[in-house]
Amino acid sequence: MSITLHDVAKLAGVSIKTVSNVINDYPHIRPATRTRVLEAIDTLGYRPNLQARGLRSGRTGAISLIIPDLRNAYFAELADAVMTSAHERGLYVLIEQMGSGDKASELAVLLGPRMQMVDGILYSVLELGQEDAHLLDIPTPLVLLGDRIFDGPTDHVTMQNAAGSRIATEHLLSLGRRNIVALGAHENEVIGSAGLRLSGYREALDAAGVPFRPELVVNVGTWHRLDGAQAMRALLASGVPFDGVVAFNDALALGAMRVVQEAGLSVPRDVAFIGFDDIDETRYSLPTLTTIDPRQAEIADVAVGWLLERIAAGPAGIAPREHLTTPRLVQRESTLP
Amino acid sequence: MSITLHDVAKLAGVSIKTVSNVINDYPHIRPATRTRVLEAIDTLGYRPNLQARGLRSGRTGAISLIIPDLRNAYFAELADAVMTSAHERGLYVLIEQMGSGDKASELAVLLGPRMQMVDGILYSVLELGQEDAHLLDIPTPLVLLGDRIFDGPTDHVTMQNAAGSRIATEHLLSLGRRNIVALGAHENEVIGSAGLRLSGYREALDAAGVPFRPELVVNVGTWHRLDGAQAMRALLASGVPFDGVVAFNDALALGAMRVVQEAGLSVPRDVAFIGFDDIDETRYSLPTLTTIDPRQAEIADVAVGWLLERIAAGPAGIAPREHLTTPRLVQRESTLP
DNA sequence: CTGAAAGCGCTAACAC
DNA sequence: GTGTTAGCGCTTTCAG
Repeated sequence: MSITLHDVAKLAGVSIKTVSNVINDYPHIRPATRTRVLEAIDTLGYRPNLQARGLRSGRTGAISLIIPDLRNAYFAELADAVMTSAHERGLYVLIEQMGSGDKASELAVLLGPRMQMVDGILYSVLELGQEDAHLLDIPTPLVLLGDRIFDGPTDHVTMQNAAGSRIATEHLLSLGRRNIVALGAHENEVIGSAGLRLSGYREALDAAGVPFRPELVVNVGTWHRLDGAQAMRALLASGVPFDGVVAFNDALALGAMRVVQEAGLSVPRDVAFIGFDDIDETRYSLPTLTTIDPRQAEIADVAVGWLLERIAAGPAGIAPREHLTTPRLVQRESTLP
Repeated sequence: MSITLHDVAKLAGVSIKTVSNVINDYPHIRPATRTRVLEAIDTLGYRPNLQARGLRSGRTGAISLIIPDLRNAYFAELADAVMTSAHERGLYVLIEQMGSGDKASELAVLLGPRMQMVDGILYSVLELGQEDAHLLDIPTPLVLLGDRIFDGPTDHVTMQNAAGSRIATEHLLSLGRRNIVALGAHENEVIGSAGLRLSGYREALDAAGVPFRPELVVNVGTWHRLDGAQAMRALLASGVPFDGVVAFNDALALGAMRVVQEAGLSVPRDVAFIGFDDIDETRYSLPTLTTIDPRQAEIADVAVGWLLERIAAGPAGIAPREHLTTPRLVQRESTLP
């Protein structure tokens, strides 16, 4: 059996309460006592039992991060950013993947028994939409990430999507490109990354007086490299001419960029490319990929901070807040003049 | 406050023990009672408190996966594979990143209080070496991944590294390449992925009667895209001629391949490339990257299975075992004849 | 400033 | 088949 408070107390010649006080940095302890306890802890190699602590105090010191899929570099990097930010604040992070399932299984993850083991949840919404916002009115402190739910019952942290997409499109326009593909649209979507990014694309075209042409909008359900590659093959086969691509994430851009070059076209000469997310891979692709930096570290930092505030606030709660980061253009080779 | 066993018991008109029995699938329960209890659970929305269960039973239903870094695609994919395998067996996975720290902090993670919250640990060794094997003789069930420690005090699951590297090198030799770079070596390393892969490279050269030339061995400390790119720039600047590259992981290969092409060389015509790991990105790079598939799913599956056996065995323990997967060549464009 | 007692929600023994 | 009891290791309340 492992060492308990009692063992430490016995060795230090105090009660378990005093040991507990020392561990929890209770201020009013005589220095001599504290030293004695600390020494006892050290010699015994005592480690608090987190389960017992959690059971008694109701707090676990852990938060949960619910994301679609770790194989997606954006989310792996987000997980790392959240962990870094949480560790700085003394919190542990449990990562939960929901896969690309349906709404029901996504909710099951959110409400599952594991969520009892955490003080709060960071939830990157995938399947749920605005109409499901009321389902998120749960007792556990919750902060939303992603772009599916706005004006929900709790805090929300994401990037200014439309602005990002507008910057991206304007960048291609500034290079003189006029036949710009929007890659990654979701039909009829208004809210959600795809919908918001498409609207930013349109804004930029409108502002530049370039007519919007539906045949340049390419719908793609999921946003993996494979999807980008397949969509680009179809587009090339269709014969629609284009000289620029705004892809709604980097993976799509990378998949599509490969296919374009495979077809003998030159990037950026024949087709300029820009993505979203600024994943590490974009610094090493051939050519390197211009992209929109969503400020992931800032997102992670604000989200963790707000979640902590919600945890501290308790049942009293906090009125929903929204933080939108300002995206930044990262120019690389795929849009060289 | 949340719903407890007592609430369920009261509603179902039974004792809490009976409810507990139903939840834990205790066999001898009258079907009528079981139904009644199940209904009560359902109407109340009861969820067992995992902390209390863990405290009482000593088991948590979770295992921990300790990896260097989620930003590394190999480990992100490994984490996913382990989670999948663990979930199938009803286990939850806590991911712990150790970063690229020193031995001390790596050990701190391994022995830290969080490790109390899990029934067992899957540990992908990074800094520790053979000489530290005795430190791993800890009470918590442990299974080792990676190539730093062999013949340790517990189970070990990895790939046949030397064989994989030999296959890779033989593949380049079979294309007629004779000036093959080994990219990613660690000076003086014998055990460890780098050491083992270098020895497989030498074996292949020896078997083919091709002389080993030290100037073709490129040392690289860490194995990210950036490292591969930098090393390749230096190699090109050095003027040493080469027509093939065996990179010790895919990230190195991708970084280096980009630089080679940037320099105006053609892949695979001028330089053929092969990597290790078979990460998803290798299917979409330009050109797609030939690589060695380490059988990650098998590694994850065996590791989780063995860990479960160790957990089940309890203090009695199990004699250390070793499972080495058989790597597989995945040929893609970077080594087309 | 420190101690004693209670109990968080659950499961493991052992009654019945 | 089902109920009773005890206690996992800790924090909380309340005395002193």
